[in-house]
Amino acid sequence: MYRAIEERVRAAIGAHIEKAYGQAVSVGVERPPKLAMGELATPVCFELAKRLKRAPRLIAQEIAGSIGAIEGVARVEVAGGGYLNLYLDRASFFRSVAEAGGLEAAKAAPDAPKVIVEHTNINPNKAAHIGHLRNAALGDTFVRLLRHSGRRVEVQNYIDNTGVQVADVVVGYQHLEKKSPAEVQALAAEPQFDYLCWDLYARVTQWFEEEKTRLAFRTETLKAIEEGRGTAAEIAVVVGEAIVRCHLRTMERLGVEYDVLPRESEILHLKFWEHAFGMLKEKGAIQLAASGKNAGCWIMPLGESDAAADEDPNAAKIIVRSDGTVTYVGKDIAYQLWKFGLLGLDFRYARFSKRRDGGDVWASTSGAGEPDAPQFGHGSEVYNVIDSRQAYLQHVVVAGLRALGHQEQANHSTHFSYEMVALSPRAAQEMGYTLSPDEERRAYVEMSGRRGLGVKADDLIDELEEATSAEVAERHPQLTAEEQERIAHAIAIGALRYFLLKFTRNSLISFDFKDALSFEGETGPYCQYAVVRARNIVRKVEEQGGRAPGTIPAAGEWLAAPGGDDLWELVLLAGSLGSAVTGAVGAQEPAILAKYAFQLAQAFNNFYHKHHILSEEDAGKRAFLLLLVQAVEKQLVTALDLLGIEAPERM
RNA sequence: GCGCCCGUAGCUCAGUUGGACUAGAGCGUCUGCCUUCUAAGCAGAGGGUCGGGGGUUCGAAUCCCUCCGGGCGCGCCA
Repeated sequence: MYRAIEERVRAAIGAHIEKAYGQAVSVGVERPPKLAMGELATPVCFELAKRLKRAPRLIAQEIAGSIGAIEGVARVEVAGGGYLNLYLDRASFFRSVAEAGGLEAAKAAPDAPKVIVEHTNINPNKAAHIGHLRNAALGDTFVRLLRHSGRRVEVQNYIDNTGVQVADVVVGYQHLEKKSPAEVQALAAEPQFDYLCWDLYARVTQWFEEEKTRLAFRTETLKAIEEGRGTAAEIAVVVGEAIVRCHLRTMERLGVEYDVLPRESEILHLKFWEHAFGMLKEKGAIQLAASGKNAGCWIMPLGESDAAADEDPNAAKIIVRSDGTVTYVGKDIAYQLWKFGLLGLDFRYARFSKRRDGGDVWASTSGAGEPDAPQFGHGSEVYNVIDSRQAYLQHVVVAGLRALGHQEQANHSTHFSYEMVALSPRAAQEMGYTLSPDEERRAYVEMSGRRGLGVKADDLIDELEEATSAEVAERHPQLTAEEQERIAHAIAIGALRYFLLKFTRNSLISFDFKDALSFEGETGPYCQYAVVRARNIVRKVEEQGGRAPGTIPAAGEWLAAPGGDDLWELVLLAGSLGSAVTGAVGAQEPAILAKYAFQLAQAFNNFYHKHHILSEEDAGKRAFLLLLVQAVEKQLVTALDLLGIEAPERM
């Protein structure tokens, strides 16, 4: 398909130039703006012209005349000031797209180097909101892309079950609600426990603000939780575990799943930090500041000059406070070391829950652990899916690896960064929040768990499902309620995941209900609808006893015929899925694939209106069109599947 | 103050390892198309000083400089 030909062209032209001109150049290949200019082009002769001090067009003509045959390429032409334009062999391309089947997933060897992707990471003290959904959708889609590309991937969802956020909810239950651990346990069994905590967390924050001395409760609770003693710790365990289960349920609705849940509590109990601390001290990666404002702290110098650490706040990062306690980033360094198998310590694991495919989700445990647990960690490449606000801390973590001499692992530590999801002022007002005059003037309002300001993930999914099921019920009254529900769910998730993925990572999403609840235009349902239409055609043909033949000898003629360009463009696009996948993986940008899926759906809808297959008189052409429909359907389904979007049978 | 990101059509965004023509899409607006494979669709119209200004180049929305506007980060919080 397209990607293979692209590679072939790159190699062939590169080798030819090397041989004929003795120049090693990297051959850039691009898609010309118009089909009349071919399907592939390279401006390489411009670069060559500079080196050889000759006219680019003349060089291009020489190359076009002498390059010889390239498999899959029908002819080479010179255009413009010196472009080499390549025209593909349409018949053979069609064969590779339609007759040989669609893009298959590559298979990872069981002992292949492992890629670790960490995503979701929601503090287990409240319901998930749409910002968390963006994280999960990006991470999950990237995982799908990597796996499809033949990489062995482990998905980690880190659980900070001993942090301030959990502590605050514990304070709420103990001091505001006056609940015993048993009572909290009973509440935790409620299906919407995460919603209860969402409200409680906001109330506790308010309660602290009313009287600052109450913050002592937080400090005390946090300490108790870290040390695992008393009722506070007991309540923290109940809250943490129950909320994680809520989050897993929410994420399962979106088709997002995990392999392992490493938890902060085990990082503490197994003394990961103390071990990392020893390593950092031994290698001189951190230093004890003897004087200045950081006196008594262990600091990590950052950047080139560590002399001015006292003036420039960016020159060094405090890792251990003067009271001997470790900062968050210190624990993160230990965790990152563990991911690469560099810490020399390991977790034990227990089964936590089941995935939909029947597999187990494991969590770290302070108990004995189960003997048949797989080995987690020991990755060769790590992606941390975290929003861009954490860029500085991620930078410190990598600097820590470097300071310990792990250059290789530092180079393979990637902050998979993305901009936050905020609320448009309109969305915030629709939800009944009162904004300050300052906030009303802004383009968007940042969500805040502390303020209880945000769109809860389950609320949005519920709303989407409500909207879609009403429509499905109207369109398909003959289907059972169960079938209707399944379709409505698929469309709702299609709309949501597409919405979260269509923006490039560093575009801030200013969330608006109208956009998120749209099913028309550049949306998931638009793409799903194209698949449904393709399937309807195939189904009708089959009902009439027909089916597409495996091969179309005359395909080349139909594609070359007058009006064949439109068909050819659809074939070309369908054959370009591999390029979209490679591009999305290379740029770590799922939006590239989302865009591709939309374009393919759009091209198909266009084709759908121009060519009526069931009424096509020419049996040969009908067979050709039918095979094309099937090829497009298959590629589009693959693209959507990689985006985590299921195409329903009807809609 | 330092660092990172952003500024493209009324709105939301693609396009930015420099490339070819009238700079694209969706939404919204206006006009058409359902007795034809489901109109969650299609066709058409209108809409842009690619924030401003310099520079590099055969060629700049894309690279460099500078200015303007906006966001985020820079804690002995996580």
